[in-house]
Amino acid sequence: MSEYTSMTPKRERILDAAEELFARHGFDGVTLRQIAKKAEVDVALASYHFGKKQDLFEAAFLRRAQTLNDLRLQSLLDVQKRKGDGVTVEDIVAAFLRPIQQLALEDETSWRHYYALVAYVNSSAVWGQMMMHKHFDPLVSRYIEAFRTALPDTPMERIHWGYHYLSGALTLTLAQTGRIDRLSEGLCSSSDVKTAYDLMIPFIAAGFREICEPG
Amino acid sequence: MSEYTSMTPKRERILDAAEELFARHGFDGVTLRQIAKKAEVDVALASYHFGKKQDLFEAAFLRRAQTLNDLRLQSLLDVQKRKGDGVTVEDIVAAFLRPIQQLALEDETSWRHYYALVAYVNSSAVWGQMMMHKHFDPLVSRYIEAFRTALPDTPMERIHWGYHYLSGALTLTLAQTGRIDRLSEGLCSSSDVKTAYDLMIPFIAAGFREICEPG
DNA sequence: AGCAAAATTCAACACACGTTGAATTTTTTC
DNA sequence: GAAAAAATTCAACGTGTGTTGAATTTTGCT
Repeated sequence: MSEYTSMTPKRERILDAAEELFARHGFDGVTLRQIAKKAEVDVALASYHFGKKQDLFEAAFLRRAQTLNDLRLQSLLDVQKRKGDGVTVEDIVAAFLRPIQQLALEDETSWRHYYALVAYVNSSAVWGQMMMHKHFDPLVSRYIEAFRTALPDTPMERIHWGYHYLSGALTLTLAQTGRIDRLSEGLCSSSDVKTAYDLMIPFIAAGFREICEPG
Repeated sequence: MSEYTSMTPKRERILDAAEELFARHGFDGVTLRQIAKKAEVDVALASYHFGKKQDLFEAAFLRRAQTLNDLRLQSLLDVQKRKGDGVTVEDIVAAFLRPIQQLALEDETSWRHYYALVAYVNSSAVWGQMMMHKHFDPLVSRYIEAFRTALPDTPMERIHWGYHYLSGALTLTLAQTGRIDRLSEGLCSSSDVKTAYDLMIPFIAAGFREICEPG
């Protein structure tokens, strides 16, 4: 029994396989032949559709980026329209994280593989950062703006560091490494998306308030 | 002008080069020949001293792990002796993070390379997690215990998730990817170790209190 | 000084890599 | 249904990989 139905076009199967394998083993840890094998496709087909290996990686990274960014922008705009000047820090953090949580809850596998890929890119120093900056930071800047509005008397530096801690907590959550499973001896699980984000929102919001609000 | 003095033994130079290159490009992104070149050493010497490539990676990872764990254990014992039953969440977070900060402040490069290596391992799902569990989780378990003592009425699950967010924020900080530099347009810097940890401690402590304390 | 052991280099192996151009099959177009 | 175009496979290339065994140099010991 194959992992892929014969109905999905091979081009898409290559992207699926690339997404999953790149996410798990990184750019250099995956060979085009492994991807082709998982996609049940000849190895030359990846080059035919995507060109160089790096282009295939970027294609896999970009495929879902726009969808995710659109959802998160809409989420921010929604809460701003709904609450006007009364938007709280917790509202913003929730707007940032809820769409991610929701996609993972709706779709068991595809988005989770993609999340691990984003986590890999965000943790990698060299050209991964260029991709994050180019494709995610425009959205993030709007969230930074929102934080500034909600925390008017805070130096921008602190807001940026607050986002950095948020980004770190999120990245490790996206990676789903299974470490919390082992450390807690089964009490918690990386795949428990519900709890992971439900607790993360108040946790991060409180952190923001602590370092940003006077007193 | 070479990067290494002729006084340091070649075995150590290989570890230094491996530490830096593995940290920056991951296990598969680095070749033994690159390491040998950086260490100004023949490529066969790495195999002679360390065996397989994976053994070299583990040797680089283990070299500083014990030192770091010892410091952080002592740090915890110190504050527990000093404050007895009055140890706060913030005390524990500070005990966990201050030694890391201090090493980075004292030593500009070596420890920072190692930190990036730890960040890589902690973010990688496959065999990286086994190394974290084996070599760091024994220490982490003592910190989890300390948190439980300071937050007696909290379900253990929440303490584990709190540590997960702490670990994420720390990991991204250790990675020093430079993303905060670009996002803040130079206002903040990944290499600003002072600020990174000074703000992280109150941020994380407030998060813990938020999700762990009743009310 | 001389000898054994450790450290280091040299040379090479078998293999897997990404990529390409030609050949073949499938799909679309008219 | 023939012709054109796109998709896919086949076969192979040059290159770089980790690793090894033999040769050589350096170190340590008495």
